[in-house]
Amino acid sequence: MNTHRNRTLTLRDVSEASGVSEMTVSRVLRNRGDVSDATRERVLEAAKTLGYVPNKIAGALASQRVNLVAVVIPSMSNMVFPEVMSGISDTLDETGLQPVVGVTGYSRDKEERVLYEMLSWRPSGVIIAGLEHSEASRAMLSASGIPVVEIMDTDGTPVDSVVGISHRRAGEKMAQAILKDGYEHIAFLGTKMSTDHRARKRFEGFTEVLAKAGVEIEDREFYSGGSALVKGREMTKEVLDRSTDLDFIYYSNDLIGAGGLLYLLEQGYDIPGEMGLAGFNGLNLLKGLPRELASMDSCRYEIGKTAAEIISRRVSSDGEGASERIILEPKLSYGDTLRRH
Amino acid sequence: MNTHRNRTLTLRDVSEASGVSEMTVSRVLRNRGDVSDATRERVLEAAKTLGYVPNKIAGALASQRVNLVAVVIPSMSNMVFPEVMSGISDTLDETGLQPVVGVTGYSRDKEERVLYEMLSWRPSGVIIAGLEHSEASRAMLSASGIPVVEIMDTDGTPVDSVVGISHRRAGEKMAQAILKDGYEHIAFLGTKMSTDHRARKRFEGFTEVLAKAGVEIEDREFYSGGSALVKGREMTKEVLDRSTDLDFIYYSNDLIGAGGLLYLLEQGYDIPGEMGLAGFNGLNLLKGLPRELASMDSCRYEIGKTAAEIISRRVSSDGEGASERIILEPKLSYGDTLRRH
DNA sequence: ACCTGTGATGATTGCGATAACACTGGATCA
DNA sequence: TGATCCAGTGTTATCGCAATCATCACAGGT
Repeated sequence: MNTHRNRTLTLRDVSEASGVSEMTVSRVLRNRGDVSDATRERVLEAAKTLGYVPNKIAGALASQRVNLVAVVIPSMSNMVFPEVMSGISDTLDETGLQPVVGVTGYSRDKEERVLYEMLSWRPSGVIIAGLEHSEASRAMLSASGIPVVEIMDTDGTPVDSVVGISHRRAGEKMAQAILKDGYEHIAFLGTKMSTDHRARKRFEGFTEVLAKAGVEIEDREFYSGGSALVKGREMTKEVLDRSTDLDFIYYSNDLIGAGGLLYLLEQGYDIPGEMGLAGFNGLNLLKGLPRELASMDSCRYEIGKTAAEIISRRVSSDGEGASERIILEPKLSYGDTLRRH
Repeated sequence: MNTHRNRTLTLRDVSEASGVSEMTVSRVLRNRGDVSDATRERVLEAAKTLGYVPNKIAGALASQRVNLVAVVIPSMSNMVFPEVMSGISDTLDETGLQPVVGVTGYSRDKEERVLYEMLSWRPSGVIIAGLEHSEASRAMLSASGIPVVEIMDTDGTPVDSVVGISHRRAGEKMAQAILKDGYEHIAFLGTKMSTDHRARKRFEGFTEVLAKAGVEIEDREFYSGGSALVKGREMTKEVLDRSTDLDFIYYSNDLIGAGGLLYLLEQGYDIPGEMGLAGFNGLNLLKGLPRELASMDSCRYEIGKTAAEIISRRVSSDGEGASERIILEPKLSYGDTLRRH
C-alpha cells in the first residue's frame, strides 16, 4: 500500500515525517508524559500513514520491562490446559500482560529447554504446570528473580507461589464417596503414570483410603496414547473379562470413562446399580452423553485465573509481595453413574 | 543456590568469571565461530555455576534476528486448533524456530490488536488462520516484510502464502455424496455464521450443489455457545419436531453431530437407513461412539505442518522464495451414518 | 629466514528504543 | 518588573548482545 522500502521503519522515520524528536514520538505512542494535542495528532497521523509498528525488542531492552508472561504446560491437545489458558488469558487481558505458551510434552528435559528459552526473553512472570521439575529448572526459576506460579497440583514444595487442587485429596474424596455408597469391588483404569504425577497422586490417595477401609483394588489397567473413547471401551472390556464381580470402575480421566460408560450401556449393564463409574476432570464437553459421568471438577479455569492474578499483582507491586499457596477444593459431581447415598 | 544478587547476570559476569572477553563467551554459548576446547569448557563451567541465562532481547536487537514465529488463531478450546498447533510445533522444533500463539476469539478487532502486538516483537514469520482480516491487518502483514502463511481456508485472496482446504468444496463434496446416496429431505444444523467464515463457505457450497440438483434445504437451525453435545441433541429434537419427513441432517461440526447421533439412537431411529447424518472435522476424539459419524477430514495436522515448512524454508533462504498456494483435499469418511452408494 | 594462512581471541560499534535530565518560552505571581 | 514555574520538547547515555574488523601467535611452505 505504502512505500515498499526494505528497511524496516524506526522511530526516526516517524520523527522525520512528523517533524518532532524521536523522544516525542515515543511519548505519543506509549501515551506517556506531556505532549500537546497538536503534535500528538501529527505524530499519530504520520505513524499511521507510514504503517509504523514499534519495535518492542528495542523498547524492552531500553526500559528493562517486558509485558510477557511465560506459561509452560505439558500439552495443548489435552482439553484441560486450553481451559486453564482461558483463565489466564481472560485475566491478563485486562492488565497489559500477555501470555506466551511453551509446551513440554510431559518431558522433563523438554521442560528445561523450554523454560531456558522462555526465560531468555526475560518475561515478567512464569506460570508452570506441576511441582515436579528438574533440579536445573528449579534453579533457573528461583534465580530468575521473577514471580513464579506453579499450577494444577499442590502436593509438594513449590518454588514460589502455587495454585491448584490436591490430587491426593481428589483421589481420597472419590474413594470416600464410593465406599459410602456401598461399592466394594473396585477397579482402576488410567494412563501410565510414570510421567503423569497428578494421576499418580490421585491413585495414591484413592488406594490409601480404600486400604484404610480394608478394601483393595481388584484390578487395574493402564494405557498410553490412542483415542481415549476407544481405549476406555477396550480397557473396560478387558477388565470385565478378567474380573467378573466388579461393581465399580474409577477412570483416571473423563474421556476413557465415557468410553467405558458407552460400552457398558451397550452391554446392558444397569448403571449405577449394578456398576458404578467415575472419571476425573469435569469436562463439560461430555455433557450430553446418554448418562452423565460422575466426575470431579479440577477447577481448571479458576486455577488459570488465580495464577494470572498473582502474577499481575506481583508485577504491578514491582516484585514485592509474598509467595501464595492457594489450594482449591475439587468438587465431586455425582452425575448419573454413582449411586447417591 | 548461588549468590542472590538483585542485578541480573550478563555476558560480562560470565566473561569476568572465566577470564575471557564477552565476545568469546557469546561465541561459546551460541556455538558459533572458533573457540578452543579449553576456553569453551571454562566458559561453560562459569556460565553454569553462575546460572547465566542469555538475554535474547539484547541478542535479537544486536543480530536483527528473532527465532519466533507468530501464530494467530481464533481459539484454543476448539479442538481443531490444538491439532494445527501440533503440526506447527513438530515441524518448527527441528528448525530452531519457536511458535508464539495469539488468540483472537473470532474478533477482527482483537485479531488486529494481537497482530500488532506480535509484529512488534519482529517475528521471523506469521501463520494466521483465515483469509478474512481487517484492512489494517492486511496492511501490517504485507508491510512487515516477513513471510506470512494464511491457513485453514483457501477460498479467497491471500496476503502471501496460503495452506488449507476449500471449505466451499468440502460443502459441495458432502452434498454430492448425500445426493448420490439418495437422500432428499435435508436439514442443516450449525453455528451462527456471522463470524465463522469457514462454516459459511461450507454452507454455501453445500446448498449450491443441492440447488443444482433441484433440492432445497428443508430446515435449518443455528446456535452459539454452550456444550456442543447437548446443543446437538436439542437442535436435532427441535428440527425433527418441526419437519417430520427429513432423511438427512448435515451438522457444521462433529460435536453437535455426535449429540444429534446420540439423541436419534435413543429415539430408535434407524441410522443411516431412515436418517443419514454427517458432521465436519474428522475429530478422532469421537471415535468410540456407538456409531462412527460420517465426517470430512479438515487436514488440520497437515495444514500446520505445511505452513511451518513454508515459513522455515523462507526463513532459511533469507526471505527469498515465492508465495505458495497449497490446497489440500478434504477426505470424506462415511463412518456408519451415511449409506454407501 | 621470510611470508602467509589460519585458529583463537579481543576491541569497537551499533541495533532501536527509553530513562533521565536539560532546556525553552510563555503564564503566573508578588 | 523580575523571579518562578511548568507544560512541552530535545539531548545524551545506556540497555546487553552480536557483527565486524583488528590483533596475535604459531605452523608450515619455500
